[in-house]
Amino acid sequence: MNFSELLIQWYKKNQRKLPWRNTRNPYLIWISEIILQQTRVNQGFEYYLRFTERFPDVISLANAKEEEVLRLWQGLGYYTRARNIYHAAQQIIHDFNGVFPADYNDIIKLKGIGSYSASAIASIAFKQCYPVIDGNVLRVISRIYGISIPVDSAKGKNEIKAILYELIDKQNPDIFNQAIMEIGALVCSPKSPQCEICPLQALCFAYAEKKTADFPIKGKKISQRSRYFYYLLIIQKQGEEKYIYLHKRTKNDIWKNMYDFPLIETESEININEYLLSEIDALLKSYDFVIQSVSPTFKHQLTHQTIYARFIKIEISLPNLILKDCSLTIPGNINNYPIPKLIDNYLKTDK
DNA sequence: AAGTCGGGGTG
DNA sequence: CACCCAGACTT
Repeated sequence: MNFSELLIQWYKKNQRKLPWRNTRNPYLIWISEIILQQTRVNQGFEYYLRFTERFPDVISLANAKEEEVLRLWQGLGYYTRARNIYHAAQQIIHDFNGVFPADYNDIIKLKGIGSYSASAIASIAFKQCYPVIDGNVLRVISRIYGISIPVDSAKGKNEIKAILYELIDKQNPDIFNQAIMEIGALVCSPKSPQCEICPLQALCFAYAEKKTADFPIKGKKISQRSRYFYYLLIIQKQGEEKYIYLHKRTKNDIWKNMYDFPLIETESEININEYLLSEIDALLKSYDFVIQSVSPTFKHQLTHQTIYARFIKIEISLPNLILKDCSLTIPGNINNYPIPKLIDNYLKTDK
């Protein structure tokens, strides 16, 4: 048997049962592919079920509000995906008469769909012959063929794409694509791959040379930075009712279009009693305020930045403060808004 | 080509 | 802790 036959035979016996594998509906396959971008199957599983239950088709998604889509996405990360998926639903309505496009060259026009997702949808939903290249595939092919160019370079990807066009089962590109990703996830793992049970062992350069740990070769290095967030929980009492200022993040930064609190950010840790007091004083325009409490530091780790956040409760007496992109709400209402994990974590400790 | 965008699992 | 996950978009 050749590469493709060995792979597909293994897949038919060992594949996981996953909800998006029971359908050829391009809409459902699309949603699964976006959710799974840079996201493990286990993490995305429940999100897929919830999302497709609330939005079973393009129309229901297109008729929603972006904020509801973001709320369904809350906790999953990379929220650009949720905004793009919403935008793409409008594209399907307006540019494709509400029908999900059936060709790679149209599919890739949709916002948030790049070469990987277009190949996945075109092959799985429409049996078009486009090989997928994701992190799993890069690892599997680079090990088997001993690819010496960094796989995160254009050259490395093109070399792997050329190999895949030779390997892919042209009658069953859908099965081939899912199989090569599945074996990357279940057998050819980043650390200590299970070469003993791998059906492609006899074909594998890295296994023969005992160099599985040396592949894939990567060039890019991850940069890291620290950010210091001082959140102001500005509480305003009106009779018996308490209100709090909620802030919508509108800039091109993390958590765009999600909600947090008025924020003072610095590049290094600061003394709350000095610098911060003057900042708060300026922000509140010298009106009377009382600092009630200051939380301990919440460390929030992202892929490329570390956030150190503290939450400062402030009570003010004056009504109707004007703060940019802010609105007043009752604290119990915050959970109706899409909020980042950091805010969610804090609110859990505050109750 | 490099930088940016989250959160969580894994060793 | 470092690495990486069914990547895409912007600069």
